[in-house]
Amino acid sequence: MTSSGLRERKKEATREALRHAAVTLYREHGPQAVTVEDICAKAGVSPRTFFNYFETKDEAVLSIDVSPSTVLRQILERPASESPLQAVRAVFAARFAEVANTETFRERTLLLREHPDLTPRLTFANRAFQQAVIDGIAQRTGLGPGHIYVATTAAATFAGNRAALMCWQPGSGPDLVTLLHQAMDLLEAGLTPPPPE
Amino acid sequence: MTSSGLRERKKEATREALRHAAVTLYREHGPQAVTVEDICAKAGVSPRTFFNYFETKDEAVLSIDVSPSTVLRQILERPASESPLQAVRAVFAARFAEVANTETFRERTLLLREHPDLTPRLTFANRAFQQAVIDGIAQRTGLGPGHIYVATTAAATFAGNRAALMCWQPGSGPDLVTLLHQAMDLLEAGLTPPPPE
DNA sequence: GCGGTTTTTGCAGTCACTGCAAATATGCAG
DNA sequence: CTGCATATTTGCAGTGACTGCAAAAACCGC
Repeated sequence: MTSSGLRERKKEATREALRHAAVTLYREHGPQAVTVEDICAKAGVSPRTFFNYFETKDEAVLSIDVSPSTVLRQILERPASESPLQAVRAVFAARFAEVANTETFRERTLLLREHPDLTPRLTFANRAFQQAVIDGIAQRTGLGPGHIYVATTAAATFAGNRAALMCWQPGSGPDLVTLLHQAMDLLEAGLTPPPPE
Repeated sequence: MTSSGLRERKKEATREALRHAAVTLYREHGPQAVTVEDICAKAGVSPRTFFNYFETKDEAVLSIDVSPSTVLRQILERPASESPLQAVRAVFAARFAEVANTETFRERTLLLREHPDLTPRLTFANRAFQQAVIDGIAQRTGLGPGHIYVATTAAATFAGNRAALMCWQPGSGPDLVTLLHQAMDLLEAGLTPPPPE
């Protein structure tokens, strides 16, 4: 099924090696100072091969390994009683719970904090994923993907997602899923300001 | 001041010529197909000169000319009775009202719709602006810029902003300021789904 | 017109990224 | 085990964004 043997496994191994090498080097020297050649040297493949796996240098570091169609399906599978925001929240929370403790994900989050310039490139690397969320909300509501409600809600869920990521400090403070729920609670409450102390 | 005459005027002229050439060519052939050399040929300057004016090819098309400190001040000047979301909404609305009818802004919006890939680069080009909003919200609430409320609210206002832009169709349908208010109303209402027809 | 300053330009170089075709590795049928 | 079909890796050559540097040209005040 997933792996008809050696070929698939090897491919996944190289992909992971490239990811790991890229994240490590990015954190060590900063995104500017790392070349594709460096990454490949560390991962033990030819530079040309890098671009068989990723479209962009950044993608190795920033892309999430989730197929858009899976995300779409997960959103549609949530109970119809949930609002779009609640449905997406549940999907995001499940995803965060899965990856929050993985080494790569924690490293990536630290990298984003150290180099905020990467944030826009993160949203670019995950544009297919974001489109899936838009489609999911559109289908749940029966509205077109160009409707203001769909656009606003989708963008707001990304906002909550990013906010949780930016506030997260792996190792100390609230865990990532908690932060995501806090952010989503704020969105559901219309972003009412918190009481002053 | 803006004085010393010719030199300053000429500089502003080339900057504008480059901007105009870039936007025109982007719309005509698509971002991919336009080279810096093309833009410079049309603007009548050497390719090297382009990078004296802009750091990136895209910047000529996407950058907005608004100082972060102005935005911060405008946010802080809103009445204290307003929630952060309301204050930022007012500032954005004023800005949109100013530029919605300018040729360049309309062209740029159409470009963004035709080539959504540009969106992340837009947020990159305006990252200083976004930081100003974060600081403004932090100062209005007295919370640190790393607080989850600040992060979520700031990101949500960008979400509303982007949603309005993406839904806007210059020339037909609701105008940009109206769309912005619709998006912000949705955020204030906690993104409650609209009644099914 | 004449120095001092700013702006433009050419040049050489680095690096991300692409298409193409040869080399290599894998899967499988016989 | 062997040879064939297919998938993957690699080298190579090329495009184009972007940078630093130093010479040339334009501008400014005198």
